[in-house]
Amino acid sequence: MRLVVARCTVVYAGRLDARLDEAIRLLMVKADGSVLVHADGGSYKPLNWMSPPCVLVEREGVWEVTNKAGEKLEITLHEVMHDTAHELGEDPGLIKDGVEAHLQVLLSERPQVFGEGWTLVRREHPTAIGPVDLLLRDHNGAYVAVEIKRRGEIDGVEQLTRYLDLMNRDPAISPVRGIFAAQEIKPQAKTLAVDRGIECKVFDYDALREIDDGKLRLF
Amino acid sequence: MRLVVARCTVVYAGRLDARLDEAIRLLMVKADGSVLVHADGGSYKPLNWMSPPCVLVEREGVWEVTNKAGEKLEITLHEVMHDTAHELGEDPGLIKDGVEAHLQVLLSERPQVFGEGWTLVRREHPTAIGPVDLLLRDHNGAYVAVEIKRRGEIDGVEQLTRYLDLMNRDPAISPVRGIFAAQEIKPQAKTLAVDRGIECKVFDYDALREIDDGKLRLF
DNA sequence: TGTTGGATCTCGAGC
DNA sequence: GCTCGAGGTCCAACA
Repeated sequence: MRLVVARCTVVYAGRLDARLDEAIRLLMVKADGSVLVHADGGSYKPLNWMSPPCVLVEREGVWEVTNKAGEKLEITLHEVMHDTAHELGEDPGLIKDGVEAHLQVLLSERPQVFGEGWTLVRREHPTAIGPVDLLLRDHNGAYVAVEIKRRGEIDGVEQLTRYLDLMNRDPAISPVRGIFAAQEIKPQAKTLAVDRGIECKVFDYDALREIDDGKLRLF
Repeated sequence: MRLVVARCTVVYAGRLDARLDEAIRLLMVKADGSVLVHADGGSYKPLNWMSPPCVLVEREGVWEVTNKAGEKLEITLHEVMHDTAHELGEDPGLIKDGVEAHLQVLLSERPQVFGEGWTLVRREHPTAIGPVDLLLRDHNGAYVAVEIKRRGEIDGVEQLTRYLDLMNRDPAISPVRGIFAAQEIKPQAKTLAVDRGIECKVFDYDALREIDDGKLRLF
């Protein structure tokens, strides 16, 4: 990886046309040939860039980065403040913990955490507009649809509402009520859910995992 | 901006849980406090990051980056290969040219490019499900709704279809027919549009711009 | 191989 | 402040 800090101007012509007027920026050239132009702010997105595979040709203070699709990034260097290269090697990459999926499995295996005598009908219960995370029956045999999120926000409540509207038109399972389950539920989402007669349940993921591991059997 | 190249491990706990096993990476600390962890490949997206506003606390080879929402990025430095800081200053920012908005303005100023004697009713004509890009009347006074995209794909046709369904329920303007206008229209989108009785029109942006500049008056 | 939907989306406009 | 739509969206699962 090559790191260059320089006063530069940039022109991009490709899927759109754009330019960057003269300023000091970080130019990052990765081992795969990709080039990133970063300012000292904003988010993780560069001001401008060229994705691999691409070719960088450098001559007389001008970098010309092109790819097969004919896109072109032209960087004119007016003053170079810093220029270093570094061997980084391969990266093992990001490892994600799939919380929502795992939470769904944990809860489907322990429907009794929702209430005494509750049972699982099925996970990913299909409807015309998509699968409901969990379909349960309570101790009276009444159907309950559960929407599971890691962080409960308004759109999750909306989603569950749509499922409930649809499922309550099906005489085979109607009436179906709803539970919005998450590790954390935003106040706005809770307010909306309660207003719509949807129960909110907050679960501690680590505690559920311990139940799953057989360390706790308190329910 | 501070640039650190180091052998490091990273743990992120926030909107999801993720980790990066030990490897050499670039750590970029921007003036606004944001931190980016880049590998020597991949796309312009960092492997891991924390967006501003956030706070970086450094002690004994461990960086702890936190924000108000309680998200945490923890970077453990095992070996530092490079560590420099640079004054970049404010950035004038990216200037885009040739966006959908400009195309909309150009077409709204030249409704006659759709047909002889056509007039503009209004740009961003409001409907219950959102604004239609252009509402025109043809030489007979019949209403025409225009959806403008840079690249015409299926979802654009779907969007226009929804607008047309809604607008045709309004006796004040019904019947309304549709035109799907873009710089380029995908075959699938064209097929769907034609099937629904929607006319497709492909515009050359540069030619329209020249009309706008007064260099061409051929319509 | 195209297509679809999610994203620690980001970004900007409109309200 | 937020909500909604677009993005050089990117990205991966899936048909």
